[in-house]
Amino acid sequence: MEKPSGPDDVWSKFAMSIFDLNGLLMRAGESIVRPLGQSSARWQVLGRAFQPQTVATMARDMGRARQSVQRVADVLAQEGLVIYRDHPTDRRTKLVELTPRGLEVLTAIYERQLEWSRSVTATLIPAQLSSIVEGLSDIKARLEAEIDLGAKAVQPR
Amino acid sequence: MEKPSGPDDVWSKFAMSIFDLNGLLMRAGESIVRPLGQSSARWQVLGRAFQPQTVATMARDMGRARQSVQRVADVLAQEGLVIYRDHPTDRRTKLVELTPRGLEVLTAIYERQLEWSRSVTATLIPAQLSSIVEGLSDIKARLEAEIDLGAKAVQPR
DNA sequence: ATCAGATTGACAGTGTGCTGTCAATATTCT
DNA sequence: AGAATATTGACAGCACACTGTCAATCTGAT
Repeated sequence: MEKPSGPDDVWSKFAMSIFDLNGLLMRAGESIVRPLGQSSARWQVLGRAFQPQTVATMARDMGRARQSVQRVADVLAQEGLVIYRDHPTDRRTKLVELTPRGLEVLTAIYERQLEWSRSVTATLIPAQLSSIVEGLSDIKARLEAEIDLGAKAVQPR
Repeated sequence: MEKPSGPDDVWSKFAMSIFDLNGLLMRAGESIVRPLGQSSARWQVLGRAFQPQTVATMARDMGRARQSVQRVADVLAQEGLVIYRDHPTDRRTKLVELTPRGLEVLTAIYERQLEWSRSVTATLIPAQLSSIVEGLSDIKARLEAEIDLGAKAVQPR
């Protein structure tokens, strides 16, 4: 009767909750953005291009691989939502900048997102929500500490 | 000064927390499983194959596309961690079943996962954790309701 | 018993993420 | 100033998700 399909302690329940909610939020994001012919990945880049930046900077800020962002940015540039401008001092790289069309799209997304946010928040108690956010950030901190420990144990550079 | 890089209300903070934690948990999962030459996707399938099932059933339970699970299962079968057995009554499909080697791997994963779970839980207050889990499942329910509404509004089949 | 509709695996195509490597260019150290 | 090191974009390859389509098979209604 002991099936290793996963323990059902509180911690595992917590992890499941996070996975589920992540899925739901991702879906919500996609459905906000799909009618505008975009995707979450594109949205991220568009949003950051509001402040012209290099691809590498965006990637660092987003916590993704440089190459992933680069690919998305290239597509956006091809579609004319974004253009590459020469970097003033670094000849290797370029700045990703919104075009007028890109700004239009981003603004439309922003409005849809605001509306969704409002309609969801309407049924939620702000105080409860912030207490959860607080708890989550606490857990996040401990998890990060844990990961650092593990990294040290394996690769003590 | 109004940059549409994303609102900083409580709800957005919440979403960011979820995304971050999801990332951390996924990394943790991968690092549990990587030393055994596996991945989260494989782990999922292996875990379910403990109770022999159809690929389609697994996919439904996991909330993924049938085809995604099929691909992973095919690789696992090729590696000999899993085998396809004829289904007793349905000639279209087969049952995915753990091989002895598959069971070994799954057990090893299970042990590593337990250890990790213990070391993380050690620094957490169980009561606080369960209250968070409760809050999260509440939010999840509301989000799902919201999505159903949206689906109905757009595609009232 | 038949027939319409659902389910299933196979196949093909796409998007988004990762890793690793290379050459060009910046930056930092001595 | 010159050498070692880091950063950057380009390119290639892989993993894991999705979608859509097709033929075989199962299921349920008539």
